[in-house]
Amino acid sequence: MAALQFELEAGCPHSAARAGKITTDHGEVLTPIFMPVGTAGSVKTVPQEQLEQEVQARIILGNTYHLYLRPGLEVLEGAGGLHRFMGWDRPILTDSGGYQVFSLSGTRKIREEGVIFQSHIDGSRHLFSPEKVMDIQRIIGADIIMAFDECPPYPSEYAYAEKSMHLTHRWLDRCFTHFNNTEDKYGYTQNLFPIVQGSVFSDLRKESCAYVSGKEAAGNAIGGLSVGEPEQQLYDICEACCTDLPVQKPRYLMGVGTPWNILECIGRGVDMFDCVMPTRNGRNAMLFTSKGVINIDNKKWEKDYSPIDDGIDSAWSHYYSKAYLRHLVKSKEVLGLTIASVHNLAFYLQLVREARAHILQGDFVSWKNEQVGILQTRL
RNA sequence: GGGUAGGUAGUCAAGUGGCCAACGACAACAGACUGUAAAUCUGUCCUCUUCGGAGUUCGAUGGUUCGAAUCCAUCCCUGCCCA
Repeated sequence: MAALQFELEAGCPHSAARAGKITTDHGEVLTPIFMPVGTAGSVKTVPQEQLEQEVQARIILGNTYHLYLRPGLEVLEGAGGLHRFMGWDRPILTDSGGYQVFSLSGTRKIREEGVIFQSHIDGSRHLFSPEKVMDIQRIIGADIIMAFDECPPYPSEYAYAEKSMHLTHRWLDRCFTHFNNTEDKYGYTQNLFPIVQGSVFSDLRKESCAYVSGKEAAGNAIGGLSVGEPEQQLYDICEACCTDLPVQKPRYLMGVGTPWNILECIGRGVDMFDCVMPTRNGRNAMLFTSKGVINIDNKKWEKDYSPIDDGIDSAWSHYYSKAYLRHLVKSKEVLGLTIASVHNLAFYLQLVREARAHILQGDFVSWKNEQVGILQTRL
């Protein structure tokens, strides 16, 4: 059993895009990769079987905060970790709860020690410290675990962003110390990724990248983006961070994004992505297809009996028609949620596979530039 | 035939003299959603609009009144009960 390895296979002549291979004790992941979000131990509405077969997911996310509250650590530990609990033997990455510091801002207090959360389920109070979050992620047993950070909102004042970043850095030290003082629980190796913060301020981002790089972690993450800033700013900061983070380690851009965001950021050197968009927006009737974006709820699809997307290498995407999926969505049939989610995820995974193929064959940039236009089209 | 309850916008359904173009729900139509408190949320939803308003509505017709979806008369229709 060994720590995560990252092998760079190819770069790209006209961009920072690269193709690589991550090796974990639960198998290999070819990059660039998109990781479906399975917050509470489930990629919402999608069975593990479809995740493997139709979606071809290689690695998925879980969330520390949600799994800690429910089912709780006893259940997870009793199961032998999240992989066994949910029946998924490919890699898993857990987010630390840092994002919940941001999204549950109404029910938490940030202190030097950590964050006092109020459970969104029953209102009970819990302290999340860097040490506690490491312990929880040890028990959940993800292959990649994330440092506990604060994700500041957009917009943030410079002074706040700076203060927040430094807190995240101090927490990062504590995360690594505690992580290194604790052991893998289930016989395979866990890897801790630090997270760059600094809001939209380039000097803060630079400082944060340097701090994070100093940890010489198996991989590095860029956090605090796609929280409302303009797209160009996302790209610019992403580019700057990729420049300042180690070349030989995978770069993970947290929470991004739309298909075109992903292509643009692959072009800037990102290797790993995750986002709720394919699943959440799918459940809310938004489909990403090889020809553009569809709101399947719209009347225009009522009698469109053509496949959801025959350009996608997923049986479900050509087996079911737009008209049928629209009917399911309008009727609130639960199958509609699953079909939409499976399709969107299959689309995202195919997108990153194609990006990889174009990086390897050397024409990524021209392909990307064409795709970015097509994918944003509103059908 | 007699009695009785009722007929309100696509549907259900409030309103029973002015604060009513008319509560609410549903349906319909459109939008939002980026490390998931989201199978959620928002908007529109009689017609026209230069978004300030303007014009037609509450089974039909006639009437009372400064003013009616709301009161009165007649008629039409529906449910239930009795013959």
